Amino acid sequence: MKPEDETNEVYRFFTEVGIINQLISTKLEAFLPGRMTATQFGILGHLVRRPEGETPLQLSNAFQVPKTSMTHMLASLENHALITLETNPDDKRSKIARSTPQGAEFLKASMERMSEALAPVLSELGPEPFHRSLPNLTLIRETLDNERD
Amino acid sequence: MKPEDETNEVYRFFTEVGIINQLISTKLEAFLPGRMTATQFGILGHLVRRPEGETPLQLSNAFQVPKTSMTHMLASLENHALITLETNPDDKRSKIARSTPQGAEFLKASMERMSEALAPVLSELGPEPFHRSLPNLTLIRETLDNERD
DNA sequence: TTATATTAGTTCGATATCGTACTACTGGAG
DNA sequence: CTCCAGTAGTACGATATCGAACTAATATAA
Repeated sequence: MKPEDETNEVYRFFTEVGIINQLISTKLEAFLPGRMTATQFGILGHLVRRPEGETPLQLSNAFQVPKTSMTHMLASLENHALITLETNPDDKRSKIARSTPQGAEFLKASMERMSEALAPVLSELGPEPFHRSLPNLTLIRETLDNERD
Repeated sequence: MKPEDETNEVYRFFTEVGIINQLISTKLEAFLPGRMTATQFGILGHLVRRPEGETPLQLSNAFQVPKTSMTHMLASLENHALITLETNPDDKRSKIARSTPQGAEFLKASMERMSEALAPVLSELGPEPFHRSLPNLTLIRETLDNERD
C-alpha cells in the first residue's frame, strides 16, 4: 500500500473514532439524568472499580481531559452524591475521589438500561468486531499516550 | 466467553474510543488556530472532498452533532473564510456549505503538520493496527447509525 | 533551615455545546 | 389554490469546556 493511502487510512480511523464517540455518548447521555455527561459516567465506572479511590490528577490523565474540566466534573458527581471528595492525608494539596454506594448503584442501573438499549446492536453485530478491534485500540491509545510528553 | 465478559469488552471498547478521541482531538487542536475544534476540522475535510458541497443537515448527520451545534461551527468556519454558506436554490429553507480555496489550502497545511506530529506514533505502530481495526470500526459505526431512529 | 521550584487543585473568563422554541419554507391532501 | 403538517435552519439560554493565572502544599537545593 502507498504511504499516501496509509495516511488516509489513519485519518479515516480517527474520523470513525470521533463519530462512534458521538453516537455512543449521545445514546448514553439520553439515559443519564440532567446534564450528566458520558465522560462523567466513565469516571464513575473507573472509581467503582477502584475502591481505594484516585486523585483528580490521576483521573484527568486516565481520561485525557484537562484538570480544570475534571474539577468541574467531580464537583458535579459529588453534588449528586455519587462520589466523595476528601483531602489526601498523604499530601494535603491533593484530594481523593471515591465512589459512594449510591454511585455504584446508579452505575449498575444505568449500565443495565444501556445494555438493553444496545442489545439490538450487539445481536446484529455479535461480539467479534469489538473483540477484534479492542487490542488494536488499546495499543494505539497506549502509544498516543506515551508519545504525549 | 461469558456474556458478562462480552459486555465488559464492549464497555472497554467505548472507553478506549473515548480516550483516543480525547488524545487525538487535543493533539490536533494544538495545531489549529484559536478555538477551532477537531470536529470543525473534520467538517472542512469532508467539504474539501465534496466540491458540490453539502447542507448543514447532511453534515450534522454525517458527524452526529446536533444541528444547532452545526450552525455554530459552520458560522465559525465561514468567519475564517474557510467555507462559504449560500442558500440552496432548490430549497430556500436550506443552505449549501462549500469549501473555499483557502479552506483547502488550510486543510492541506494542517494535515501536513499533523502528519509530522504523528510520525513518531506511526513509525512505532506501523499501519497495521489502523488497517486492521478500521473495517470493524466502520461496521460498528454503521450499525449504531442505522439503529438510531 | 531557608529559599526556590514544582505540583495539585481551583477560580475566572471566554467560548463551545446543545435542548427548546421559534421562523421560513415546502409539499401533500382536499 | 388553500390548508396544514413536516422540514431546514436559527435565536436564545443554560450549562460545559478549558486555558491562564492563581493559592496552597511539597520537594529540592544551598
